[in-house]
Amino acid sequence: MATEYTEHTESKDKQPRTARGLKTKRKLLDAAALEFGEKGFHEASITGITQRAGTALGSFYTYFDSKDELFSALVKDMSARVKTHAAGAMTEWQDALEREKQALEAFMNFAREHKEIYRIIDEAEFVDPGSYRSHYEETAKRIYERLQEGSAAGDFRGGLEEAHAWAIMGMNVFLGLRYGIWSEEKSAVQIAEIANGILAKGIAAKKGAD
Amino acid sequence: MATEYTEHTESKDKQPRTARGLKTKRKLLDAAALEFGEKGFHEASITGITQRAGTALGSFYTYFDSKDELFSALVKDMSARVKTHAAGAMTEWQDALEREKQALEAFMNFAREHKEIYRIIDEAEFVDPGSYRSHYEETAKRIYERLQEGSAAGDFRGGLEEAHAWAIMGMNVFLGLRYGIWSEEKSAVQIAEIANGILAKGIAAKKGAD
DNA sequence: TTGAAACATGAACCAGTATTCAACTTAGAA
DNA sequence: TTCTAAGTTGAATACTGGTTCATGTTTCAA
Repeated sequence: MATEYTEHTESKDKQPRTARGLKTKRKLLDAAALEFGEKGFHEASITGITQRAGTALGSFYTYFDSKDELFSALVKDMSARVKTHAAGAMTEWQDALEREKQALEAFMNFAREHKEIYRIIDEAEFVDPGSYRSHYEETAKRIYERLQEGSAAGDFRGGLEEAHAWAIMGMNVFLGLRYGIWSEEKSAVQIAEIANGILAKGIAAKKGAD
Repeated sequence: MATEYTEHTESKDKQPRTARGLKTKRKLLDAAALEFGEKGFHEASITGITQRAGTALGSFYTYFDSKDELFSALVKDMSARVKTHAAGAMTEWQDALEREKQALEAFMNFAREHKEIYRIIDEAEFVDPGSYRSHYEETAKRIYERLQEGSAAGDFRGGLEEAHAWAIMGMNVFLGLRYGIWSEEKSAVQIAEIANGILAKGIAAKKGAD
């Protein structure tokens, strides 16, 4: 339940110094993720967050400077969590194409289990554009690296650029939204296979030549 | 400059009844598109809109019931404009694959010329979720129809589902964001070709067999 | 020309809510 | 046990910005 949140760049003097403080801060963070995920940034209120967390209104400001700062912290944290989860989901691989399938499947499942995360990251486009951009730029970079590895391994054709990574990321994100968040009418595997089918003959090196 | 806005479902008694009124309303709509596009829904203010439009604050409420209603109207309008533009961009075609390339190229160019449109539609996810969803569902449906036509024409393979349309749409949207809105380091054609390369061997029917 | 409907104006109002703060409680080291 | 720093509390504050409205101006049909 209580999730792990890594510290980022909050003002130094707000760190809890006690087990009790740490616990309270964590409660606030978890409550905030729920509140923001459910209502969006502007509909969400500090009152709502502290109520969910079961703390007093004032306690919020013991650990955070402002609503915005909290949101930023949350975005960076969720971005990191997505990254970590994705990384863990595909340690072993022999075929680069297969690896992409696994990546999407893992992403779909993660999205379904943490719908609030995607809402928060998406809203960052307006509340904290810098973090939003970083999130997708870094994600694209990771995909791009996989593409290069795949090329080197002979699984993907050459000439793949950053734009290919963005295209794949876009595919994944929209499939995640449509079939992960909005409805679950298809299984994660089904969706991953469809997307993989698109990649299969477009990105995979031609069977015989080259 | 002054753009065309179609009426939708505003409260009936707010329609301008005069040339003067119509002009004022149009000024407000154009100003609002700018203001929302630049600052986002919540940072945008009615004052800001009326100032840009060069009208008095009160005039806003002569034509709109609220900030939300205006935003909704705007989203529906921009959604319609994207649709119209896209439709007009690919009347003639012989190869379905080629048609997709043209569609993306047109989309990229349109995005570059109307950056505010995409910001507004994106923010609708939080301000007016219904419109947001409709926008993408309808867009996906249109793509899906093109896929079916393409299959029928023998340009695309069979077995293409709605999910394929969503994947393509995701690709296009993210490429539009990255290479249309955020930077223009690559030409629309280049991007369209990259995306089309992905589709080419994944969606196109195999050259010899089948 | 004229009068009523349409339109324009912006100061005033008001609600919601982020943030502050001074008084109070708890933790845990010495 | 004691004392101080850390943490808690929620009423009061402050402020933003959407919305109203009473008054003044323009339009245009008759």
